[in-house]
Amino acid sequence: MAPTPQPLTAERILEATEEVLRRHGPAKATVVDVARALGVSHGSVYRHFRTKAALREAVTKRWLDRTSESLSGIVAGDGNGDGGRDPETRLRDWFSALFAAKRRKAGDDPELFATYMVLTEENGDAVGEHIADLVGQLRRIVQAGVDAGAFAADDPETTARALFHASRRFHDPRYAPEWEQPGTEDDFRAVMDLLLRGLRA
Amino acid sequence: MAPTPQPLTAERILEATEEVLRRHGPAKATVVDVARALGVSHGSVYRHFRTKAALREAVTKRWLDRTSESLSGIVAGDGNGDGGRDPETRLRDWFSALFAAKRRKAGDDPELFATYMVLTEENGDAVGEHIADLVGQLRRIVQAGVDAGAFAADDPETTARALFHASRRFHDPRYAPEWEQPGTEDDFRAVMDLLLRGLRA
DNA sequence: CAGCTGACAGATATTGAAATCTGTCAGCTG
DNA sequence: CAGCTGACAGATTTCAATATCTGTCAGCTG
Repeated sequence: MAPTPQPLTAERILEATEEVLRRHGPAKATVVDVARALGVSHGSVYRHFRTKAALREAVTKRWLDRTSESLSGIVAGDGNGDGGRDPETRLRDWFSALFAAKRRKAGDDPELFATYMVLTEENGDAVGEHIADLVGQLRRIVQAGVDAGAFAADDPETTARALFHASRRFHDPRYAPEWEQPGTEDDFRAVMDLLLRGLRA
Repeated sequence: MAPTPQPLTAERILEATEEVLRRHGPAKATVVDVARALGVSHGSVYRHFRTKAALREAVTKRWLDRTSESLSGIVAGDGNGDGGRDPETRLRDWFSALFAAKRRKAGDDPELFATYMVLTEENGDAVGEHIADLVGQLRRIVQAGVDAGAFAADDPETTARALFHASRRFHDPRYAPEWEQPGTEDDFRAVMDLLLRGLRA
């Protein structure tokens, strides 16, 4: 709204880009739109991001990182020795939080969710990093469970990857249309039960 | 090639449609093309299929049914009392066969596979029936395992659904690009191990 | 003189007129 | 007369002209 007297930073450009994407959608959001929203010429945007693709990738990374961070709280006191909740509950909570967060985003603002689907499809690398991040969180939960004698897992990394893949139906955005169908909650619980049963020592 | 003197049947139209889809792809395959391939006017095609969408749906169903049939052999002597292989091997074989079949189709003829991906996306109902069919096959294997005392499952239907969902990464065509990446084989084995461990009595 | 502007060339997207396709049906044909 | 044809209206797609956008850079400005 105001003529933005602050210095032009990468951060401010990213915020404006998110806003433009929200307003116009991924197909019609242009670098000129972003510059106009900031009250600068589009040449200035190119001073901070080499290409439009790089700008969109940065927006994608930011968004995926926010998701990772919101989950890291559940991985919690890993290695701090306080024990906390039992490993099984922790793992179940982590997946429930992931599923709930994704489902809420898809349900609350379908258009914005669709926009981010397009962004993730064109930025496979950023998604790969995000998945590696999530699998890392899972690995730490599994490792803690093995250490506590609650889980049996020869190789926590492999097990973490297996858990991630086996639950994709409930967090991969491509299944979003199916998340609202009746029975989804039951399906989720059934998969979790089966996986946790396979994990028990 | 030849002027096809045989009577015009739904079956012959479906075969010609598959051929036209193979040649022109899903975007450019027209009803006029199908009629031309058969040496008839396009009005005759509409005598057997009410709309173009109905014709494409029938082609989709045929294709999905062929996949189901190729797996039904593995469900095999369910209930015939001969025992056969142990339930765990049977289940593993079934999933291996499903994964191998999908991966072969995607790898051997990527264009045709992409064509059928488009068809399945526009025919959600047919896909739903196909999934129900596959889950039914799984349920029978699980039930046989429970009867033999090898598997623990309160509700074989629920368990079958869970097994299906947990393995989607390895048969849902949307993941096809990832099937050729290194480590996929290991990921598949890890998921299967975890699921079978969770299933054991 | 660091940071920004705006004109520019080539690439990409939009638009509207023309071509093709879908679905119908009255009538032809064997 | 059962089954097929082909002309037709409205819907959809194609294509080429036009407009917009991306990315660069010489020069302006505070």
